Amino acid sequence: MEKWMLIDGNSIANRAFYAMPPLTNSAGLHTNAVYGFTTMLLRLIEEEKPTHILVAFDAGKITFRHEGYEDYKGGRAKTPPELSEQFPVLKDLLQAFGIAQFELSGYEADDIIGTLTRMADESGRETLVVTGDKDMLQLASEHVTVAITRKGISEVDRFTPEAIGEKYGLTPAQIVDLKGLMGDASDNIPGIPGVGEKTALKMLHEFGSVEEVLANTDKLKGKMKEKVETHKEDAVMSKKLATIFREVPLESGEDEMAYKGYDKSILSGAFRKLEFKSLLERLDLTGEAGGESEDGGAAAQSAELDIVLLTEGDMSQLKDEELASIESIYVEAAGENPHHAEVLGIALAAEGKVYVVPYDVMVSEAAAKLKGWLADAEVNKRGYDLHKAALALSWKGITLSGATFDVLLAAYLLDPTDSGQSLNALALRYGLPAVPADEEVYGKGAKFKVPPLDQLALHLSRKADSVRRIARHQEQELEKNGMNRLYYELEQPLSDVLCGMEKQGITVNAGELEALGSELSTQIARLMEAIYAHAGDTFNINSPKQLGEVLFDKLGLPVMKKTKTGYSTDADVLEKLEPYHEIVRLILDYRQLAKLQSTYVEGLLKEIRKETGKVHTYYRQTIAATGRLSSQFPNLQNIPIRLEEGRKIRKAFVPSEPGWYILAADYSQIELRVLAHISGDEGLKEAFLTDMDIHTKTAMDVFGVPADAVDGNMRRQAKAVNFGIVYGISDFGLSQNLNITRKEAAAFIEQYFAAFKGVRKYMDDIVMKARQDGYVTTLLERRRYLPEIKASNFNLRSFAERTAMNTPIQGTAADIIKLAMVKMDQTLRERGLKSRMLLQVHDELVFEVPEDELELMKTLVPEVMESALELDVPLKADVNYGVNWYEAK
DNA sequence: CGTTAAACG
DNA sequence: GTGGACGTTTAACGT
Repeated sequence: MEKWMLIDGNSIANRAFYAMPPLTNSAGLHTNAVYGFTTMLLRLIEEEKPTHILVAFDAGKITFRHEGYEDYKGGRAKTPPELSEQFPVLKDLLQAFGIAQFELSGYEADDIIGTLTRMADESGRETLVVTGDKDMLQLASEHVTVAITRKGISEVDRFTPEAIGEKYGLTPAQIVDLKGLMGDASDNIPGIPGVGEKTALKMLHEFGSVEEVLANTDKLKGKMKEKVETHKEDAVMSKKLATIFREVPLESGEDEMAYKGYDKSILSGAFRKLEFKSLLERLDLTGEAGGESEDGGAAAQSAELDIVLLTEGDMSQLKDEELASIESIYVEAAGENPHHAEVLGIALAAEGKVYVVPYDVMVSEAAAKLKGWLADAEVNKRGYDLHKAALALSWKGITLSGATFDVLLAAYLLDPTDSGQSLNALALRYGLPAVPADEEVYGKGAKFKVPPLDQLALHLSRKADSVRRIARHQEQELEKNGMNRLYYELEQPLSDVLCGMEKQGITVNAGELEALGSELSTQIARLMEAIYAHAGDTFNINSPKQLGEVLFDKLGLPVMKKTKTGYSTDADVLEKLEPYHEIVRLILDYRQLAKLQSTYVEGLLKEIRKETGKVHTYYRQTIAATGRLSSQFPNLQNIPIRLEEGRKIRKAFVPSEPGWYILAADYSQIELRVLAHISGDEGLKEAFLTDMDIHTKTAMDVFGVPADAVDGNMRRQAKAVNFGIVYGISDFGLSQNLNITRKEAAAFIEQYFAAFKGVRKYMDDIVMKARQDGYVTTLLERRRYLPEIKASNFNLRSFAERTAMNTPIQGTAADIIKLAMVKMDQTLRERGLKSRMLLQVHDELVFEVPEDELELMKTLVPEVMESALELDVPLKADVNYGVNWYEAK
């Protein structure tokens, strides 16, 4: 049997655009709408198995509706260029799929679809209409089902006439009456002002149609009667505008719309161009050749590379002149964790010539000269991810110094949120030859295999050459963006400092952790037993799904919040449920202890190096959008501290030498001090200049009371307001945090802004600046782009606005502690101190210190931290020490 | 491999 | 009236 699927192309592309995060391929082409459209299309084809498919588009020009009403669609915001550039791409892709598309000048997509559904009704063929536009519900009939996208585009609601009756109490034909009364802001259909969905439905249930409502205005009362009578004509016209024209002269025949499936090779070519990797895999197209040879360019280019693969025997070929001509290097360190990475080899690129040294040769006697060159800090080196390279090499006994330019680090500064930071993505961005993906050369996961030497050499050569060419572009871009100091004086030197800290590692006392672990095991077992007793059965407490069934289905506790897959059982919800049932407290305790056991006892034990008893984290300098560091393998930036049970984990972090101490120094209120500086707010500045307790000060101003009238609860609320301010405040967020109503939260915020007028001005100004420039910056000119600040989607736009407020604050704080780290490293060196900097936790630095340096370090560390950058308010760092990290409080 | 929850600043 | 706090990583579950 035939089954037709008619898709409203413009509507779905629009929905997809606003539902998907911004996505670009490495050529900078936006692809999110196309991607969203495609995933939806694939799902629908699979689910519906249509015999015919048509995608209808609006034909850009004026539609005949303008003849009646000048403003039709006039109120709609212009299509953003990021979306319009995707329409041609989408149309090409549909062609690759073998799917028919129509557009007809003078008509919109819904007119075309309306006409085809009329024909479907006449011939009785089953049809599914897919759109994001509720207007189209008017087309539903015995044979025609209308699918409306929900929650972005991830799901659709299917509407038959029965479903429409259930939901609205209307027939499909009455949908136009509904629009006639309530209007539609997005289509600039006026309707009757003040009449929304609720009122319109009420009137239609009573009278049946716009005409009948207008004929019976005497039965309405008060304001509503007045409004309806004065806007009679609007209602009639609105209804006309909302009515889909179903007599479009269509010439194309049914054959064109028949869907016969796609050609694998054509589609894989199209997906490759768009870099839809996940879709290639999903459709199992990875093995397909692709419509056009996109490898051709790279192959042609690499043919021009003169590759010299060096063996032990001919390492002597590497003369001083050759080394002096090297412009870039590429070190292949395989594996995610550089502390355990395999080094496959190194490529050294000069203009037009690349030397490749496989790992075996690198570690041989014959490579002494090369190793000397790599270790020479006076020799400037450009590379890709030299931080990882240097760390991986250091474990192999090879020193890499003299890094002066790293294209990964530069790419991060140029756009910290860009996801495409592979060498290939960077190469394509600057119009350079493509670099094949590592996955293609080595395979992935268990299938990882080092290819024959000549293939390896080619791959490393391409990379090294690519680095050389990318660097030239980036050097100019950094200069243009005013980021030279940020790059050359902060981030690049910091990279070395981080390597040192990572290689040094921190000692973790395994015995201490194991003792803690067995205590936890006992308590967890006890809790499990008690939980099962209350539940009347055993189940997996770690499964939110099973837990939800027990709490809400079996025990009948009230549902407070839902996730997209079921009941929410997070701590927030459980805390509200605590009064209802004893089991809830037990689950909260279980969760807490289970986290400690799995992540911090077992997880940390696995990371301890047997030989040294140390853990070596890997700080990543190119991940966080704000400029912060992140920490991995293990993450040492989230070791428990807030609750005593967890805080005990810190007892296991000890100095690596007997008699030494752990010393920790943290910035006090660095983010609010930064805010005081960049907003210039006089009250906030004054508070820090006189070293007041900032939360008490905030409470005084927000509640309008003197210092001695501020109680604990007021200070707690003020503290939450301060957090909110830093995060880019919203009344909803604050209300959630404080468990108060939105109104109350809004009142707090208003009070805050009335007291700190400079802060309000900063918040307004920075959002405006972001809209103008498209990005925000920190004090050191770190940049973050916020394209969504102009989105018409409320969610996306609001998020961007909060980010605009938060990033300069969080980012400047990150700048400051990074400055302190570089200075601290330098100071320790210059003074010949034995103390070592081990960890950074966003606003805290952790050291291990010999007894005889303790007194000095107690003053030196805060001094360096406080003088890292001069602001209009003082920076303050508190210092503590002890025999382990727990005691350094 | 995506979702949920929990740990940190 | 919408639907949300900012930035991360790890572990476990279940499709």
